[in-house]
Amino acid sequence: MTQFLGTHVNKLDAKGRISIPAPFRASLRAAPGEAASLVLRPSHNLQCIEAWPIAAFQALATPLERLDVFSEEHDDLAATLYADAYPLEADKEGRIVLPESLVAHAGLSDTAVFMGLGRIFQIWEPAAADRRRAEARERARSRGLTIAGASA
Amino acid sequence: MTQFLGTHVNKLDAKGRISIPAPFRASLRAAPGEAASLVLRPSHNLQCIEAWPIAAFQALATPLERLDVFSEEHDDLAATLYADAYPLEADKEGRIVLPESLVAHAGLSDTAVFMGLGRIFQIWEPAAADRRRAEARERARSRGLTIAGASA
DNA sequence: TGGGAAGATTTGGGATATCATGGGCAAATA
DNA sequence: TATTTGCCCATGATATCCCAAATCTTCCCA
Repeated sequence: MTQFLGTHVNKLDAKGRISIPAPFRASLRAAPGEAASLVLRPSHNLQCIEAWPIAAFQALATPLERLDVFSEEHDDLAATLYADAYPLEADKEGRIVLPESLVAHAGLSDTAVFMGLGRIFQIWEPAAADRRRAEARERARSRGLTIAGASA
Repeated sequence: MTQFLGTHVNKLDAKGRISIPAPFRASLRAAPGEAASLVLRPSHNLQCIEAWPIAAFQALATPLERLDVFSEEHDDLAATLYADAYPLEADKEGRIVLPESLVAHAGLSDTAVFMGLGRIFQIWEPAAADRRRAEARERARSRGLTIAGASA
């Protein structure tokens, strides 16, 4: 599986479009028959936009199918998962337009940072991205970062 | 399967018509031979209108077929499902006219929010929609339905 | 090792199609 | 005849498509 790695900075143009960093594009080609290639949603606990390749998003949603359609649980989860999600495709140049509500959630103005997180990536306001990375690094360290197989 | 994703805001005009958001229209093309493409019903426990594509609604009704037609259970279920349901079609522009009773149930005035929930969507009064989303998120979280990959 | 050159990539902007919305007209209703 | 309902067209706003300029990378060769 292709992965999203690294950090890239791009600009929003006057029309609200932004290029997806070229290294990320490979992973988001729409499956034949599918309309969208990417699903964007506001992160639950962070001030950023989460970008899911369509396949990963569908996998994310599978737990739903096991629930009774009329249950409160199903309704809550569906609302949480779907109501804020926006499927979209890139234009021929590999650009997307970010829905207004997501731009607001992430506090974006004219520059955005794409942060690779393996199977998904995030879109951040630049300063927030810096803070976030410093914080993540710090927390990982204090927790005694140990990744199986990775030796210092 | 096409899914209803995202949230869209549209207006009711003087005649009580409202456009179905374009992204939702694809999923409600009537099957050839079918009259209606969409079934509306008041939500059981929420102050909103539920919109079912005809196919999904039929699937919803399948449990009925396993019940004895003369049983109380059948009657109750059938009444719940069908009595308040309105089948309707969109006009050439993709608009529908909301039945009065549903407008009342959802407390709509001149603006309505379409909330995608995967296989169905809901129609809300804007402020109520906001409250609902916050509540759903909160309840999903407290129930411990953490979404894989979506946190930290 | 440095300078170009060729190819990608990002960014800009104009033309075009789509969409939301408003209003008119005619058939249906009462 | 007054009122409503459904059907159709008109319009402005918006988003999408397409072409092209400006940057940035990479690679090659002197």
